[in-house]
Amino acid sequence: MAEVTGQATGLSKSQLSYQWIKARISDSTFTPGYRLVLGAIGKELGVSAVPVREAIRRLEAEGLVTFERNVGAQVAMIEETEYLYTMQTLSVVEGVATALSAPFITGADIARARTVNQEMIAFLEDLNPHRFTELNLEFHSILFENCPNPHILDLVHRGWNRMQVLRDSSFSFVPGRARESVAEHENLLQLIEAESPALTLELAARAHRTGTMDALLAYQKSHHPHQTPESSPRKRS
Amino acid sequence: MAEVTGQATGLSKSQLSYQWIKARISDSTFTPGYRLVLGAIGKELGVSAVPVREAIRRLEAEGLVTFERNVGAQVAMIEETEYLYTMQTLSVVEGVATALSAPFITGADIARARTVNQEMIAFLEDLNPHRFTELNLEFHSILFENCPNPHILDLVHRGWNRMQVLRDSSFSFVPGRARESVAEHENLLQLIEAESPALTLELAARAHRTGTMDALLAYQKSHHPHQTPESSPRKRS
DNA sequence: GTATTTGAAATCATATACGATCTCGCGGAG
DNA sequence: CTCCGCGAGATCGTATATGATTTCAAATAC
Repeated sequence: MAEVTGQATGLSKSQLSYQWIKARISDSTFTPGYRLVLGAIGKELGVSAVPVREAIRRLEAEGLVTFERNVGAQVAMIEETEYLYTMQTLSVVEGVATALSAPFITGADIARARTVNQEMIAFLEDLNPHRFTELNLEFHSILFENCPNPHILDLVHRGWNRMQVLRDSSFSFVPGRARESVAEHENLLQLIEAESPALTLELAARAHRTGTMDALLAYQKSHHPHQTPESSPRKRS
Repeated sequence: MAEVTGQATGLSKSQLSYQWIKARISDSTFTPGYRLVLGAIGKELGVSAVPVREAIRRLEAEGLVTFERNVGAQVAMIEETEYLYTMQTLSVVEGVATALSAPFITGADIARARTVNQEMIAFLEDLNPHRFTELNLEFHSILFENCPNPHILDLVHRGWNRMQVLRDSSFSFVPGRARESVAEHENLLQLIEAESPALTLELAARAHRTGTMDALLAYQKSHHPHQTPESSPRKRS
């Protein structure tokens, strides 16, 4: 019997909802403050509200969405302190991830990473922030993909997801930081090649993130003193 | 109108289920491998399966429960590698948490912590593992409660929760480790009092956890070479 | 004109119902 | 005796329905 019962994808509807919403947040269709209405999303996806609710709860656990009882969910609005917390945590886990991965990184990996970094350098004069950020992610992914501790890798990914919510604040917008960043990348590669002590590498990687954070904070402070995004109101008939 | 509609507690049913299950895991009513059946738990709590499901999903996200589609949930069985991952992550976040908290720790905090540690020392001769573990938690809680970064504090708590699932492997069972541990505690307190550099403190705190991990692993390896807990079967009529 | 009340719409929260899927024991074939 | 297929029961997954709660704006009082 080749009768497909409607579960051909093998993907549960809650999983589907989860990925759909996450994608919308990633590509900025749903910007911070956007109200996520269970029924509306369910209708759009052709599922009921229950699986959508579950998906939103998962996104809440990951810090991408805030959820208030009897009120609803909205894409997380990360204000400055929250941003600082995330970046600080990220600096720590990225540092450890880099140090733990190092012994497993091959010469080929280094070469790949260096190629990516070269491409970033090529962008320095004529900056394409979106592509630059993408390359930056790719660079660090190469460094991390060998991390032997999946929990730490997971924490890194969670941090990145949260960062993605505010991708417009991407560091590549901060003048001068991009140039510093690629230099630090090369430094990291050399430390790995030299088989530097784990702690040296960890602190270098941590400082790399911390430097980005400080630069971004200083920049934001001087340009957008007090930006409070409006929360979208409830729809009325 | 003093008509209470049945929501007097202000606790949603999914939240209630979450806390109830978590408590059962903590006090070892539900041991690793225990099957969590949505309907059965719901009936016991007087709620339907939907909120129970949501609660279980949250516990899954925290790593306390595993959930398989169309099969069900059971309390996570943490085998050695998984245990190592958790401990390693915990050592990192506890290290950072300690270092970040230090500047905010008062003399009174130190005194409290030292009292707790004294009580632990008193237990050294006549070891009560359960109480010892409790005191250990209290000691570190005092050190962490001033942590300015709630994300990192949250990671510490998650790690502790996971450790609690396998509390029988508590470090206080490892001969000699308890004595080492309280000595390290005193050392940490002195580092804080001396206002040591953040990195010094961080690494000391990290080593404290790492030492526990290593001792426990060595001990387990020599005593329980291959312990595979049985998964409880589905109930039949 | 401003503050307060009030009611209807929107939305969340969960119980119930039902279909889908997995598990496990039983019985027959080899 | 062992292996395989099958079917009943258990359980999950989600649609639907309904109650509870919040929000918003218009109407009212001052």
